[in-house]
Amino acid sequence: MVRTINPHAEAPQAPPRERILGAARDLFYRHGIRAVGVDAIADAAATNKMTLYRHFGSKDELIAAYVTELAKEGDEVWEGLARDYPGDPTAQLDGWVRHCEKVLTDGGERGCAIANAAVEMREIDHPARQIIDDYKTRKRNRMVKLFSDAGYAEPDQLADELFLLFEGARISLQCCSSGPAQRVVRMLRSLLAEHAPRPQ
Amino acid sequence: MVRTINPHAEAPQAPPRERILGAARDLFYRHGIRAVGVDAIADAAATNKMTLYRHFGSKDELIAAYVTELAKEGDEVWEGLARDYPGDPTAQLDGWVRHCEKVLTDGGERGCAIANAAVEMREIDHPARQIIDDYKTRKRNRMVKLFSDAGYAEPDQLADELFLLFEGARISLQCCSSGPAQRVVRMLRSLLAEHAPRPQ
DNA sequence: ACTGTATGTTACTGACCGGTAACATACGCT
DNA sequence: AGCGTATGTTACCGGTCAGTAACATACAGT
Repeated sequence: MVRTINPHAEAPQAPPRERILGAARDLFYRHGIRAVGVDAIADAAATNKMTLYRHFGSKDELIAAYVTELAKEGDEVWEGLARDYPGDPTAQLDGWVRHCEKVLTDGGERGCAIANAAVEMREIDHPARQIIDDYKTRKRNRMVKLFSDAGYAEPDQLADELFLLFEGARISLQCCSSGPAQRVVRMLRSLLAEHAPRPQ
Repeated sequence: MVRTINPHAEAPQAPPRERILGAARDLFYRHGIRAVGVDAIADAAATNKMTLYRHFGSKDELIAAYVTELAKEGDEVWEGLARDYPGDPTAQLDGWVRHCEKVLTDGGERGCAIANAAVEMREIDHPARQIIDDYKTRKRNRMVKLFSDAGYAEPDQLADELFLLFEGARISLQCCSSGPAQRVVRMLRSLLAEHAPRPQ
């Protein structure tokens, strides 16, 4: 059936909640969470402040939803790897390195949105903090399990090293103008080879 | 001569400008730059908003002074190394690794203040941005020169790697609750050994 | 004592921002 | 047609915040 909603309007297409979250995501990432007001988000979403507050009870709730979405996408990367290479942790590991490579090269030039959010939302009782912390530990556990499944010794130490290296690189890239992204990928691969489970 | 200023007051001792910068430094680092108002800074400095605005024309100027101070202290680390071990780049390099170790272990648990400032002050025309960018490139140049002087091959690549590793670790530490600080130092040393100028 | 300078105090402005109320409109469904 | 629901519109409240004005105080040097 033909779409009968707003046949003359050019904007909406997607329901307002998605548009608001999309606008928030864009503005939060580009200008920072604290630097963006709810009016600006409503405007960018081609809607208004009232509908924004009907979907999200407060700006803090919107921030939490924003961070939740980011974390969900991060989780989906890992679930996608497990889906694409079931029972093959080595292939999953390789896929993860390739994913890191992609993020580091053509990822946004403003660093990791989740890490940025963690820097901006310092209040320990802010709803976003718990989401961020949970995501980080989930990610670490996934890495440890992956290394463990792939037969690496001391998987938790390796996870810490690679976590710091990749996560840190994303942050530093926004200050350090040169392009050491490829270098980080080489370091990741080198670290993995160094601790390879079955020395050739 | 005896101090005749405010014999009954317990607070001042230091001139107000220093107190203001000190308070700003503490509050900016703990709660974030955008989250702290000028009144709070004046209060914490045991002074008032007027004298704050007499010393710093605006909050942005105060932020710039704050970042300038951070950058100056960062520079002093390198100048101290050059002063303590003149003409001995290898000793300087060792001193720098020890400095990294100290920062990573008992440094603040909120990451690098300069990197946090870079995340919060996204506007390209903000006075703090230029200061931050200049500092980062200065630091990178110092690292490249140090590796070059110490005889390492490909000093710029090595500088990128260590820069990302150390800088990234500081950031990630505030999310990743476990203590992989020691691990990062081991990685630094391992990377340096790997590219050692004179293989044993 | 006189004067200039740095600081403290109070009160204020104007803008912005998060959040809400009240009403109007458009649409889907039966 | 009639109704409920989701959305749009306007106007507003209250608080916070950056920044300023005007005046009062304290001190240093002479």
